[in-house]
Amino acid sequence: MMVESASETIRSAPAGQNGVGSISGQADGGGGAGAAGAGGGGAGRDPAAGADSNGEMSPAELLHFQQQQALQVARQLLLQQASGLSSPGNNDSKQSASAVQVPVSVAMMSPQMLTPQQMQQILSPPQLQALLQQQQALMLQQLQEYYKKQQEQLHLQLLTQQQAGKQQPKEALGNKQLAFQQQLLQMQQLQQQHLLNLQRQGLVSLQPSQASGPLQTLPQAAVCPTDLPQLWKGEGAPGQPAEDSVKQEGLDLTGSATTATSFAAPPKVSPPLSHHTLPNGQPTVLTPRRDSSSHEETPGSHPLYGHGECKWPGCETLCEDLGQFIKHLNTEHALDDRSTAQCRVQMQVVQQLEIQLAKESERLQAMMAHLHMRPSEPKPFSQPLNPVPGSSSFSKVTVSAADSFPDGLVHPPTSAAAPVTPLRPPGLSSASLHSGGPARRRSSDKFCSPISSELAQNHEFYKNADVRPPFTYASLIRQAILETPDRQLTLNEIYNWFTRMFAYFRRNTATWKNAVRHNLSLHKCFVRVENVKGAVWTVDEREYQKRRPPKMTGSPTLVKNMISGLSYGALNASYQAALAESSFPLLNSPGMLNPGSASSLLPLSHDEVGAPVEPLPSNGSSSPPRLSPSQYSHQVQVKEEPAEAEEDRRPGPPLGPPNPSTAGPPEDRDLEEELPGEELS
DNA sequence: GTAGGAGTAAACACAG
DNA sequence: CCTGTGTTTACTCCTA
Repeated sequence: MMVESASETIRSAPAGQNGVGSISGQADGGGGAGAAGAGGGGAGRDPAAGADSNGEMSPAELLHFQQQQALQVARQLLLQQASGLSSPGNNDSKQSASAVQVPVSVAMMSPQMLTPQQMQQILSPPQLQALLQQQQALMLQQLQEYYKKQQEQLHLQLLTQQQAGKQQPKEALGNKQLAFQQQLLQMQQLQQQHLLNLQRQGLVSLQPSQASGPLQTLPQAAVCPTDLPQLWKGEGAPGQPAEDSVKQEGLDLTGSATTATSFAAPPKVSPPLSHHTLPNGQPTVLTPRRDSSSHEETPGSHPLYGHGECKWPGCETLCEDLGQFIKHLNTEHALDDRSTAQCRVQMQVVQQLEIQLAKESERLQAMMAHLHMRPSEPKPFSQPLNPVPGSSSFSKVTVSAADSFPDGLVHPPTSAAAPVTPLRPPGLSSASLHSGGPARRRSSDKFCSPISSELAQNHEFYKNADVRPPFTYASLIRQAILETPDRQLTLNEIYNWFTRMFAYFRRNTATWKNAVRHNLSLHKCFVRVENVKGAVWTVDEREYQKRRPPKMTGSPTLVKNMISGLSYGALNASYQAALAESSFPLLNSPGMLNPGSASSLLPLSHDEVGAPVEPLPSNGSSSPPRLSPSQYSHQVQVKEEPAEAEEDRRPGPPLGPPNPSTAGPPEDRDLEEELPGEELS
């Protein structure tokens, strides 16, 4: 809930308003969040206060309080599992949730308050990855600190209780001890599971050598998803009857602790866990003398602290010094609903990005293979990545905490061994990645048809990933309309198409719907036609094609950079040119299927044949002397002919009666099946 | 530096 | 009155 409200505030700051907008948005978000944090945070993370006020609270209250905390954490875990661990494939069920959350985190995860798209587009994959890792690591750190806090609290309470118990009937003491022990165990379990979840999602790579500080106290790499059941089974899951837990845990705290320990690490290996035992027999396995700061190898700095302000996503609180910042961190960013949600959201973001990266990597591989190229730098691209978000594959793409954490600096993968896999998103072909601004510089426009191929290719991706499609509203609207048999849609149908096709458009409805309407009204290419069923919108291809000659978007410089990043030398001039011009999508997309391409040039007979036919001429004209449009189109089309021919025809009958026979783009099938109106908003 | 495309926000009108 | 639909204007950002 809290998350949503927070997201709402941030959402109100449109992605487009990079400067003022996002800032104010952030401020709002921060403010709101801050307020929420202050209010809810008090309840959420005030365990410390709870501990402090030990003397004032009755044991029962304390217990209740602790239980609530445990429940809260458990709830978060469940939520996380439900939303974070589900594969993209079944995202639909949680789209509303993720759609709402992701953007928030994305927005927050950028230190510079960049919008998600900006982040994606501005940062190079390695940077992006590194940044993500850093963010994740930080979040993790927070969580871990919180866990430790709670554990210590529990210990404290136990101690307190024991002391108090000296003057109490033994029976009562025993019960209370039991309760606390249960709590303790629960906390341990929750902590472990939580981290397990994180690990499963590739957020944490619990490599012994990398696990620093808090991580060491957590289940070592030995923990695998399959351990989960055991954990719950063998250690009295929260859901189990208390008796069971009690039975299992008994009064033997050490035993319990051992259980936890053994769970945490392979019996034999028994890493250097600080498995202390308090005088009272309390295990402290999970409370390794507050070395939470062990991350901070550089005293005076903190990954979340920079330029005098808190870098926590969405928070820009000014802190004079590190001490103040730490204080702020502990008070404002403890593990509460919000922080947890942010973390969870972050995971999803990471997941999506990883999927994207993986896919794009494959694409690149294929491209290079096709061109008989060989990555000059075998590192990132040569790493076969399983795009399938399957938990297993994902956990492989884990974040090397050590890589991005220790010094709080981002360490772009520099060696082939780098666990990071800076790859590119699939749907976000470079165009979207590099094209500046959040929503600006859509590639589609230049390649109106590629949009369909892009969509066809990454249909699933866009459908599930909360990533803004790299297409302009106009091109999207056009696409939506053209995809229908009769080439006409009501406004609401257009809306539905948007929400159906893009997870991104399942949120912020007011904004993008307004934009859609705005575009419909603004562009002459969209014609409103009174129809039986009311007003419908159609596309005037001529007008559409007439629009300003597509400029060379896709951020040439970035494209260039990317190219240079590869085995540039291997690229021949024309290929480079093509790359630079097309900004990728064309190359690997099933087709440059553009109205301007060969086939379309003939029958289409656009009056603009020589004019800025979106895809083609644009390419040729906007770029240096290289392939003539025809050459280019031909070259690229050669193998894509079929797909292209299919789509090329679309623009053909401009405004004319729909031609269902030809209007059968790949996506159509898929789309038609879908029930319109699953709109979430 | 400027022009134009694009995205966003907002105000307004109108119809159901 | 509310909501959805359309239109329009203003502003900002970005690229050529």
